[in-house]
Amino acid sequence: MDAYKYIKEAIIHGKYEPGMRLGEEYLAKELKLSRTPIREAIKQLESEGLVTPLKRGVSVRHFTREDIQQIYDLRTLLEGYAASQAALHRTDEDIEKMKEANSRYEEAIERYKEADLNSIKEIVNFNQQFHEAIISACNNPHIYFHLSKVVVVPLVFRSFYWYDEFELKRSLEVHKTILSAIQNQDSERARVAMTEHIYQGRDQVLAHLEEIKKIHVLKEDTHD
Amino acid sequence: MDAYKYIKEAIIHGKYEPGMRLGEEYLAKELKLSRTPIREAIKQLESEGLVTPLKRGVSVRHFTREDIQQIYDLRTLLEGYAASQAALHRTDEDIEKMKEANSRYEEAIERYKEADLNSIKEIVNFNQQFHEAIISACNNPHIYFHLSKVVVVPLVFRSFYWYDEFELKRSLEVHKTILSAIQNQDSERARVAMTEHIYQGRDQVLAHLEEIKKIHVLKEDTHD
DNA sequence: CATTGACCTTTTGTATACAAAGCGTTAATT
DNA sequence: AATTAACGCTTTGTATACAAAAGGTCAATG
Repeated sequence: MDAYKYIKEAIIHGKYEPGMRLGEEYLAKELKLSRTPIREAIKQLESEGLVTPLKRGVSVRHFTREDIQQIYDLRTLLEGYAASQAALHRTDEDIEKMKEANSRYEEAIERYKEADLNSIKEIVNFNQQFHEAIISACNNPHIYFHLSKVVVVPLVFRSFYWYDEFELKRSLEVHKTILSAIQNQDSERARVAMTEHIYQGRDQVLAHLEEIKKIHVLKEDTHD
Repeated sequence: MDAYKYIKEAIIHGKYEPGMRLGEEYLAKELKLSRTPIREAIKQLESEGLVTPLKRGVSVRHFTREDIQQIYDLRTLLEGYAASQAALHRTDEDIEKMKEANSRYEEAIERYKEADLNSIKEIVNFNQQFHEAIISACNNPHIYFHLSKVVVVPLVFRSFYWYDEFELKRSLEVHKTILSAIQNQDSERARVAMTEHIYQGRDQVLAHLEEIKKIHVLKEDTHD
């Protein structure tokens, strides 16, 4: 399997946790490859900022609260712009793709309400699909290029798993707002709605981080 | 020497021209290294978009007029934001660095007027230094991370070499406007002035591209 | 007891060797 | 003469071997 993809997925899915050292030998054994392709994969991940160089080798990057704030600021900027451009350039097929992603998203939320915990993965997927449809509609590969590196970070926290039904439904409503703004070629509205949408996402992730911190503090307390 | 840096510089300085195939063996001989470190460098350049994959190997990426438009749009977005944040967060040292870069910039322009063609390199440098001072003042490493990859592209065209005295002086004036907006913590003004500054840069590059195109057409005409 | 230095081990960096996949050229057949 | 099949050459992909640097351990010394 492709070493780059494998390691990236492993980081996103939390198999390799933040701070964990990624030894070449170890990864080579894990992927049944020699160190050469492993090293190339690591170099790529390093230039994307997913792993951070140590004195020797690299470790999975740890993102602080401040990182999250700044990365989401970046994302509002880029994705807000993408939405505004999508409103100007969208084709009928683009709209179709967005509607499709949104319906699937809605269906997955319904299944989630029926206690189908597996549907969370689909929710994440269809959410991504909706956002990608917008980015692709704005017809600017460079925006896509940078956004794809920005978007990965919050995934590391898997905060979607903490969403409750209300939050998911609100998110769906905002999607619909964004979609209709894009359909009506109302670029400023699309930009603002998208920006707000992403800020809401940021709030969720930050709240999630607070929760985790509290749990850690509790654990620390029981240590002595 | 570090293979990544070397190849990147060579691309920026035009030693390796757009479209040129970068064979591993060739680069290895050029840098007196084995193929292994060369391959790693290429992987990095690829993930930054400076080289583009072929069926076999890579070639120096060719940027179209559309690419330039989109990349500059991205840059206005990011660097405009950086300027606005710099206005909010700047320290006195930040302001000092900007003033310093600007004075040097002005001096270099003076030397350029006196027909010192070598000063162009310094002009490019001090211009970059000013922009970097702003990005660093906004205290957001992620912005810096992405901007550093965006900024490289226009350098490939070396359009600074085509600037005349008037354009350089106008650029200097805008720098001063941006600087004073940041000093006065007028974030919106800083953003707008920076955005306009970069749009002007874009116009120069695009005009430069037109010139090149004309010359090419003339050359083609003389071929038969 | 702490600190430093020498040695040993582990891990990364580079080179080389070998495997596999593209590409071009040539020759054969229709 | 054109098309295709096969061969060989070039170039990339992977593995392994070797060099160098970083880290850790243990003993000696203040």
